Amino acid sequence: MQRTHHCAELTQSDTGRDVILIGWINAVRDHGGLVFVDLRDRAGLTQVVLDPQNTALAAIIPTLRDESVIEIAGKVQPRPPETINPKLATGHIEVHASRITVHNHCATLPFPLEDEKAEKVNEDLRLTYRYLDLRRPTSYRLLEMRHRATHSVRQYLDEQKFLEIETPTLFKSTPEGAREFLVPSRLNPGQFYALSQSPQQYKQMLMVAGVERYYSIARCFRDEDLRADRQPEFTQIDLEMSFIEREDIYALIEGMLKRVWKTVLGRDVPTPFPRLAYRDAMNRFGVDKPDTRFGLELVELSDVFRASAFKVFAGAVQSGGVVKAVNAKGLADITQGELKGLEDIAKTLGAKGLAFVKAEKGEWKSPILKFFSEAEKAELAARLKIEDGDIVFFAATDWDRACAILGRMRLESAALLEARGRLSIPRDQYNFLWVVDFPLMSYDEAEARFLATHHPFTSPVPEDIALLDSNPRDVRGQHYDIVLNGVELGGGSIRIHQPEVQKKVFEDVLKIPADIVESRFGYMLRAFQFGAPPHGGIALGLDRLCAILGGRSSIRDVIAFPKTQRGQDLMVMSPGVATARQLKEAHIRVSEDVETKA
RNA sequence: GGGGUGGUAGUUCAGUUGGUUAGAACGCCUGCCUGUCACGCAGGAGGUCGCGGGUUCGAGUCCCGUCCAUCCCGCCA
Repeated sequence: MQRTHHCAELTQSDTGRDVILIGWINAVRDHGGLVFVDLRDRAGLTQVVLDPQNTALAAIIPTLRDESVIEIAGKVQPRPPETINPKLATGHIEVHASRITVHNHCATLPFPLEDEKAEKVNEDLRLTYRYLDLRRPTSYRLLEMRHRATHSVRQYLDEQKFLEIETPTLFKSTPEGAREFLVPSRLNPGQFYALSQSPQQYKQMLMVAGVERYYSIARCFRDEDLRADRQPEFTQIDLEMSFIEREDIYALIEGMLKRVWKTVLGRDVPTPFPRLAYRDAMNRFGVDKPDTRFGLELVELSDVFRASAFKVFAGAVQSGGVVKAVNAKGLADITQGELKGLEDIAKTLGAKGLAFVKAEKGEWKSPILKFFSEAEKAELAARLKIEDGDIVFFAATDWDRACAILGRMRLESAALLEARGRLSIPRDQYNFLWVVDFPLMSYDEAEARFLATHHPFTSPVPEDIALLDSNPRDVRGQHYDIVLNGVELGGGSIRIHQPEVQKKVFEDVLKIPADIVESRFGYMLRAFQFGAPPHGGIALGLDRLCAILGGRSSIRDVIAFPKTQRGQDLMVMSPGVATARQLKEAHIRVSEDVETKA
């Protein structure tokens, strides 16, 4: 069984050639005295012509069904001019078959494989038959695109003298991190590995080991609740370098993304990428991963309302909060239902309500308008550039919450404006952005202590180290996030490499008890005493990267075998119940209130 | 853990104020058809209305519970 060509390869220059093609039946068109079969393989389609008069074919033709696997032998012929199909790459030729072999009949399909129809089918059904969903050429293109992206990353990092090194997947629990998957140790009864949520600590040890430049296309595991852009296992482009500063990472990653975009999409990405301080990102866009393809920026109004007669606004400012607003330009015709929807979202983010002012037919309308002085109105009009047809949303609360609420209102408003055709967010525009100067720590009210904003290995900005004791809140970390069109592609930092600084962060700032520090991170503090080089790195979410490259809103579309929101693989039906023997060997007892289904 | 949306034929959906035998398109099966390429034409089969309970003379439709999927909040160092 040897094919001579792929289905997409044949052209008029192959006229007269005897060929053998193998593939799936994309469609059968039976005209009685003449039968057409569109044969498909991973490369493309070719039309095959079958003559029912041919005794070698007559018995097989009635058995041909969509998606059966067949092999045909035949001769390439140019199509009669009036039957050329310009929509098909191979539309100038067809293969007149002299022999057909059916290698495998296809059962009736559980769902249609044509793109327009398949994309609307319930995803759980498609995941149950994932091999069929992946058989669609569009799915194949996405897998291929991911391969191209990964391959170009490997080439680029190899050119930059990085070593690809594998680190353990079976790691141990780390405090302060994401919830982990535990793996029982049969050889160590009662003890557990944790699946690695990131190669972070191992890669830092590689720097201590003198590798200088490490990377890995690393599978990572986090047992948190899932989203369209989160899977329990996902892939990161993870790298670490010694003897560098932040600028070195920026340049390296800009070069890498430039390469990927050129290789995969044929697009030139301008570098360097813009940089935005965390505080500015929050103030202007309300998020630390702003989509800068459109405006609708947030506006600061605290000074305007500090002494306002409107107690809600004045009170927020006087108690240390802020008043901010966003002008959803041209959205004054928002419906009651849409407005209610926005208010509900605002409430989930901690707003008590959603104050607004809209400008229609030359006058302002708002339930709170009566509280504003003329001076305040004039200042509003000027700062928010309010014109007829606009609606302005307000938030008056603490800074983080106000940013979060209005950041979300900005995105929701943009979606509503896009639906009305008044705003166009170009899908093929790629606004890369570095977000920098994150606070090293943030105070956790629930736990009444500071937690690392990113992770406890992030080095403080040198001039802020003195503030570690006096004012941890104001210490900036040498952390950077790479953001693309409102998606956090990845993040990294310059790490702490001095043992005394790392110990101080663990014990004095994060208040992790000394014995816990010793048991969890003792090896690390020890390693840093043996000539640890200054180092830093970054990790990029490969799944998110590929989703954006492929124009997909869910990373499930670029993962061959993704899991559902409950973490199940519907095709193989995992996870499953363990046998009594397996549990015994693993020294595990399942509590009796858990109902297990075999 | 919480909120939103959805679940009716193999698939995508419609199903009015609760009312006769639950429909359409595509797919599937049978037959016809020599230039189609989403071929066409004729006929046919196919339903636990997610599941359980309740209200009612009567439930796909109303109520309660539950399961599943998905989007979001919490969470994601």
